[in-house]
Amino acid sequence: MLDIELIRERPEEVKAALARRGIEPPLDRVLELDAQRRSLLTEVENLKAERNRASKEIGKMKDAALREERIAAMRALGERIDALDAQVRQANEALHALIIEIPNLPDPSVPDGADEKDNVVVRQVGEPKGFDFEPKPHWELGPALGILDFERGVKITGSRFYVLSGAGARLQRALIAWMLDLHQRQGYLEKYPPFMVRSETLFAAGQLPKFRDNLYKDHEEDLWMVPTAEVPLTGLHMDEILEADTLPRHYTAYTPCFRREKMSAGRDVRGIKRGHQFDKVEMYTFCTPETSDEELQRMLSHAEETCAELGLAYRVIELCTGDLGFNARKTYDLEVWAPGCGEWLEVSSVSNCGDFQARRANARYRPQGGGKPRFLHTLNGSGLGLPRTLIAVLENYQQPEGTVLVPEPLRPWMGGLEVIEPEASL
RNA sequence: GGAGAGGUGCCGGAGUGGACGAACGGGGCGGUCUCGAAAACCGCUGUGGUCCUUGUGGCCACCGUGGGUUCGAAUCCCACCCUCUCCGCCA
Repeated sequence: MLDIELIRERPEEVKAALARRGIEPPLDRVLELDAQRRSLLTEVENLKAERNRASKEIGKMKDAALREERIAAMRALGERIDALDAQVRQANEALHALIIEIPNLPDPSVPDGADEKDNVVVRQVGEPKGFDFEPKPHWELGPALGILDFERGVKITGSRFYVLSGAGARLQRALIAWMLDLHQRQGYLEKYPPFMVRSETLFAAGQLPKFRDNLYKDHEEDLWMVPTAEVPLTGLHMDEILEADTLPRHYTAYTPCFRREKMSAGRDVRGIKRGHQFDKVEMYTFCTPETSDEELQRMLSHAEETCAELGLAYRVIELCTGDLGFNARKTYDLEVWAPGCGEWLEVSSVSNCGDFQARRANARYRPQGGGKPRFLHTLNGSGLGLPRTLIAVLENYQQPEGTVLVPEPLRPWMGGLEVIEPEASL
């Protein structure tokens, strides 16, 4: 959520920044409602001050007749206050409804662009692996090895669901455990949050109301399945004021993620690249405004380390203004080469959200040496999205005969297993 | 799910219609005292909004949340949420 004060005081700057995203929100309407709201407030608060004064006097009055007269007068005043209060509420709601739909302002350093075609490749680390045979896509490798079962996933749940089996299931678990341990070494505190949250938490993280269509919701209660660990992690410090000397805070969490993927109906239906349920290990940072730029670079390097340790070639993409997510003011994507599918897979997305989410979450900190609380900055980054990392591992480590080597760092979590061979039975 | 108790400031805890933004105690911060510290004493110590003649300023709002009653609500009424205790059920 943008700062209404910023919009009020520097509307042209805000407008220009949003224009870089290629959008033109109704800022004039926002300003109009804001002015209206404030003038109504002044009016009604003056009346309330009058009422408060009069009520105090009435409490002390002895003369019954005078008292009755005064009370009658105040009754009329009360009605005017009620009417004005209703108008204030209306203006407030209208203003709020507009402002919560406006995305974050891009950081000045973000390259201009219309869509993903204008994203910038910052660097590439490692070369896509060469094969002296035709590498297979994971949707052939997996079922052949008996570690990936599409049919039964569809049978028990529906399209875009699958079952991992045997070494496949274990490989995924190994990746999760290994990543969590790695992030812990990188200085992140592990969290195990709820996988269901209240709408308030989704609002704080910027998922509601705009992305309602992409979320799964309980039909009886105000409980929603998390679309990413970013949501519960953002919620961690809702309505809190953290002491400056406890910052920055680095958290990591594993959660499954649930997404309807309505927007991408019919896209990536092959394989496990895009499902309604997937696992992810997330990194998250709460920090002061002064350090969020460097925190972003640090977090990016941590995500890169994850790819590098797995021996996967990757490239770092900086998103252009037109491709930036709703909450983000600057984002890097990490893409890993998948030789079977023949494409660069987005396995991570690392963003600095500035105070955008913190404002929605009312998450603040007390500056060093005291003073008024200020909004925190929040950053999030995938420690790597699981199915896609799994794809990359399977496709990059496949052998001519169809087996798959287990990357060195994962072996301790695989009971020392070095090669995934066909499972005896599904 | 049933029965009961309860949600007040950083913490504990008073407050059942007007003098309560909130007693009292603790904590924290500042000061006095001291070579220094402790003790003692004194003072300060919430958040948001809004207005202006930007100040150790005025006003408004906030006592779980949302409604209601009233000239006036922390206090009365209704609904909901949460916590605790006991019972039941259950991984």
